[in-house]
Amino acid sequence: MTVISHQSIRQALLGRIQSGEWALGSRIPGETDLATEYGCARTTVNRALQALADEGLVVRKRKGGTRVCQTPVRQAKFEIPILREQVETAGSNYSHRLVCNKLKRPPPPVRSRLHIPAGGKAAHMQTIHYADSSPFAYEERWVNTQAVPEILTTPLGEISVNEWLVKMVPFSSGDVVFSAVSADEKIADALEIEVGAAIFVIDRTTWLDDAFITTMTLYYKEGYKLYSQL
Amino acid sequence: MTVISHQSIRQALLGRIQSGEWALGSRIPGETDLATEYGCARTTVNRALQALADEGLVVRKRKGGTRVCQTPVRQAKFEIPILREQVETAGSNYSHRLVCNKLKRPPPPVRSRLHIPAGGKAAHMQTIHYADSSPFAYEERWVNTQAVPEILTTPLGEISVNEWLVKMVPFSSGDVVFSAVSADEKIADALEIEVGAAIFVIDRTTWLDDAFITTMTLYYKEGYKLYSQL
DNA sequence: TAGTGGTCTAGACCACTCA
DNA sequence: GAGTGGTCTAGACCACTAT
Repeated sequence: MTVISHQSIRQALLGRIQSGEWALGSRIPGETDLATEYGCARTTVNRALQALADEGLVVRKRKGGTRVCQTPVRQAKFEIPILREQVETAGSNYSHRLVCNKLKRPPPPVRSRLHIPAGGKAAHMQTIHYADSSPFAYEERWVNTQAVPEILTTPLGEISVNEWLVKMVPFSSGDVVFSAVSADEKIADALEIEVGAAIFVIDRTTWLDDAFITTMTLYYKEGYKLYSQL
Repeated sequence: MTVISHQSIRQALLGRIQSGEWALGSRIPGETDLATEYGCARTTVNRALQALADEGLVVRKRKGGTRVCQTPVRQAKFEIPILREQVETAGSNYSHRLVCNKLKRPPPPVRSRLHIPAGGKAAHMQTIHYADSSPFAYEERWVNTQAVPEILTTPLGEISVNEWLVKMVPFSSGDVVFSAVSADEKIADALEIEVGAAIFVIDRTTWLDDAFITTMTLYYKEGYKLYSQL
């Protein structure tokens, strides 16, 4: 007896799509028909189809039926790297050094991103992250002290800003921007590399509900690569 | 009367996690209890919890119960950019130019990635993608002609390799690597920029089932940024 | 307006895994 | 061994939308 599960049905449907039995953009049978065909409850077919829809392989519309997606949306996922883990899984010792920690007026682009009123201040930190004793990444961060006043009284020598924020503000959302820049003197200094080296940059802004928490720019040592999967 | 749905329950549970009512790592009530509490079927609670598990906010184990995730996995998703769409949504005209299209022996790293036997050949293409009349990205690609022999008889002047592959090999998987490099002479030439500029690079290998299809390196014009969300 | 997916229920059995 | 999540079923009603 064949096992009938939503996973096996998903697989079967996927096969019929990949084989071309159901062409791109064409309408596939309704849930009821498929349930009869596979000898299972409609709910089970529904789950399988929902999974395919989540993956962007089919589009479903009430009354319109289910169609194979014209241009399969290719989504890649990746985990936001946590520096300490990144370094330690590579077999090195992680450490960090807080270079600067001042309360001052952020430049306009930062101010608007954190929704800080004109003339307001924010905490500015610069941190160098080390793998063993060589610089691995350089972090420049602004924290909205109105949203996270506790940051002012935390001894940031012991725990990195990075980790503190993850611990204290665990469930937040945000956006991420990747880019490449040439190392200017400040970055080159911090990472102990030459000016002009191509640097991989992650720019990240984080907020909790409507409160803007922090914006950070992370400059990785040259040669860094970020892996992901389709 | 309150609407009871798996979405509303998901939201309610999320709130209890975010508010700290359920601490990080702590065990939360079982499905049956929550079903009683919210006055719905266990199935409904199950769906809500599965959603939270998919998002990486809770971890579920049989007999072990459901626990709030210690280190909320921060996953970012992004859509793999399709060059034509990228350019056209920016309001520019897309075009491309196939600079090179030869069958030759790939260098060892490419050979091993595509699983091509020693001494075997593969199709090598170089394409420049334009936004209006200025270069936008430079693409270097190797295609495994054993897996996709049709590529040899396709007029690649009309349709870009990029699009052809998406159309012909729609349902494949792959991996993606992001990095930054300094433009060498070849890249600088193609993108009409200066040698040494910091270039954002996407490296992508694609396969269908067990057949390795293609590996591609895409060099974006300096200043390019890739946006994503948490 | 009729057809299709979206979702809830109540009950059942199974599979895993912790103690 | 027992408790918890994983999943299937059969039936029902609802919501959207293409025609």
